[in-house]
Amino acid sequence: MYLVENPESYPTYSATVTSINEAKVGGQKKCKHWSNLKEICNLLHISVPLNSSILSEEIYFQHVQVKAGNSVFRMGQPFKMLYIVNSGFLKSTMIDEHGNEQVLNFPMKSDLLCMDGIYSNRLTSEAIALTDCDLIILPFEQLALLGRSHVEMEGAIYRIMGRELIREQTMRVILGSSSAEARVTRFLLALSDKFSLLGYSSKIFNLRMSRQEIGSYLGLTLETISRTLSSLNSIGLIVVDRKSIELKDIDALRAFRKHLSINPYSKKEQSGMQKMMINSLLPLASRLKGQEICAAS
Amino acid sequence: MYLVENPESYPTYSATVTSINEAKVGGQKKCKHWSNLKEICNLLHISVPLNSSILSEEIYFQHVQVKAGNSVFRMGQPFKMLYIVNSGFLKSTMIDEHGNEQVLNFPMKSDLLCMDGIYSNRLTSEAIALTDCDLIILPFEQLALLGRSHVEMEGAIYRIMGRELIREQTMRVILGSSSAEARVTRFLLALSDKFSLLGYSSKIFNLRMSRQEIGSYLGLTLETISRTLSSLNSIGLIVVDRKSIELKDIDALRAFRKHLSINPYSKKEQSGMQKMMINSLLPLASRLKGQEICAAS
DNA sequence: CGTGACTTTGAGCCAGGTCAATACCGGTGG
DNA sequence: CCACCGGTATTGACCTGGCTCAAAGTCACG
Repeated sequence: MYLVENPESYPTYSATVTSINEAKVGGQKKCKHWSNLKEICNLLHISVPLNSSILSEEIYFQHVQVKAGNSVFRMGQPFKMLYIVNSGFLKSTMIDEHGNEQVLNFPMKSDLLCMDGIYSNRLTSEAIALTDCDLIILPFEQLALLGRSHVEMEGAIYRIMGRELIREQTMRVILGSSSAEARVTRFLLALSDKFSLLGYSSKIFNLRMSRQEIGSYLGLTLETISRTLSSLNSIGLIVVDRKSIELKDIDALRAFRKHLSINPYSKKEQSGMQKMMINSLLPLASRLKGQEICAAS
Repeated sequence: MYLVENPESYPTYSATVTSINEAKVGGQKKCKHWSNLKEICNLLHISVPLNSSILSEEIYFQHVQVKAGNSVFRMGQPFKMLYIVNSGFLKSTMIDEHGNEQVLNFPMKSDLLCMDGIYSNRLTSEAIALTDCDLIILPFEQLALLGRSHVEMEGAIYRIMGRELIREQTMRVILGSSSAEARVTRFLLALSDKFSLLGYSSKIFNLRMSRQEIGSYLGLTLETISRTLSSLNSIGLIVVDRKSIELKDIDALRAFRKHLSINPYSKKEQSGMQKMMINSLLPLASRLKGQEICAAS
C-alpha cells in the first residue's frame, strides 16, 4: 500500500544502480532494505549460471512492509510491478459482481503477486496480509528489460508465468472433480510440501487463515472445513486444535487425497486395488460416528 | 501428431526466411500452407504498429492439419512449440492419477495450445481435435527470439500468457462458487461471445462437444448438463436440439448466470433488488415442472 | 437394419449446504 | 480480578442440488 499511495514516485524506487548502503539511507519510510538480483533468484528458485554477468550487475530492488490485515493492492488499480513475498502470509482474493469474495491463493515466501495484471495492465485481484509481511518490489518494465539483455532471465520469467498457469490448472481440476475430504487433504499436503520446501516443519504448522477463507479457497463452506478437519482428527490422521495442525500420517493422507466425487471416467478399471482402497478409506464420517459411539458407551 | 512423430526433423520446419511459394512446395505431407507474422498477429488480436520492422521480415510459420478424433499431442511429451488454432475445434484435457479425464478447455480459432509446457518443458495436458483442424506451429524458441529483437512482440507474449492466467483464474472462481445453472449459462454465453468475436453468429451455433465433455469442463455430470439445458429450453431462454443451440434471450441469460450456490459473502447487502432478482430467477426446475404439468393436463 | 455412441428422463439417495445453538478465545474496561 | 463482547470454531438437525443408477429414445454409420 505504501507504494500504491504515491504512484507518482514510481521511478525513484525502481531498480537502482547503487550500493546497498547508499540505498538503505534513502529517506522513504517504506524502504527498510534492498535486495540484489542474486537474492531474488535464490528466493524464486531460479537457477542462473553462477558466472553469469547478470549477477554481477549492481541492481537492487526495494522492500516494503505490510502490517497484518492491510491490503497490499486492490482490484482495478493499474499494474506496474510484481511483488515477491520475502516473509509473511497473505491471501489473494477476487471480488465478484455481487461483492462476494473468493480466495484465489495463500501466497507465502517465494511466491509472486500481481501476475494477473500483466494482461490488461489492471489488477484483477487483491492481496491482503494475514500476518506482517515483507515484500520485494519488482517493477515489471525493469524485469522485462533484464530479460532482454539476459536470456536466462527471460526464460525465468516465462517459466514463472508458466508455473502459475499450471498451478491454476491444477486447482481447477481439484475444484472440478474431487470430494470435500480430498480437497481438504490436498490442501493440507500442499501446505506441508510448501513448508518443507521453505525449510519449516512439514508435519507441524499453523494455519494463518480462517476456516471461512479455506472454504472459499476450496469451494466449500466453513462448516464443511471444520467438520472435515474434525473427522481427519478423530480417525487419527491429523491432530487439529484451532489453527494448529499436526499431520500424523502423511502417507495415509496422500492415499486419501485421491478419491474423487464425480465423473469417474474409467469405472471398469477401478475394480481392483483402486476400489478396495476407496472402500477402506471412504466411509470417513460413518467410521467416525462408530468411534464416537464406542467412546460414549 | 505429425510433428511429434518425428521430432528430429524439428529444425527444418521452424520459421524459415523464404517466400510462401517456395515454402509451399516443400515435400512434407503436413505442410499444406505457411503463414507470415502479420497473419499470426491478426489471428491473436495483437496490435503491432503497422510500420513496425517486424512485419516486413519474411518469416513464415508452418501449418498442420489434424483430423477429427486425433490427438495433436499427448501428456508428458517434450515441449518445443505452441500451436495457434487457425480453424476447427478441439478439447484440451488432463488425465489424473486414476486415468480420469478432465476437460480444461475447448480451444478454437485464435486460441493457443501447449502453454502449460513452458514451465517444465513437458506437456501436462493433451489436445484432441473435435473436428478437422488447421493449426499453425509456433516454435517457442523462435518466438522468444522474435521477442528479444522486437519489444512489441515480447510484450505480446507476456500478455498472451497473462490472458491465459486470467482465464484459468476465472474458471476457478466459477467452479468454486456457482450453481449448475449458472455454470451452464456462463458456458453458453462465453461460447456466444467467442463466436461473435470470431465473426460467427452469437445466437445460433453448434456445440462440437458431448454433454459428457461439457460436464467434465464445468465440474458436473452429463445428466446435470442435459437436464439444465432442457430446463433452459422449457422456460424459453434457449432452444436446444442435440448439439444445436439457439439463445433466445441473451439479457435474461446474463442476469441468470449470476446467482451463486455457496459462500454468499455479503448476505445483508443482498436484500434489495438483488434478492428479488434471485427469487424470480431461481426456481427454474420447479417452474419447469409446473409448466409440464399444465402441458400434460 | 442392427449396433454403438450419445442424449434424455425418471426415481432415489447422499454429500454438503443451511440454519441455529453453543463454545472458545483474546481483548477491553470497570 | 472478573464480566463482557465480538469474532471464530464446533457441532447438531435438517434440507436440497446434483450425483447415481437405470431405462428408453435418437441418431450416425456400416
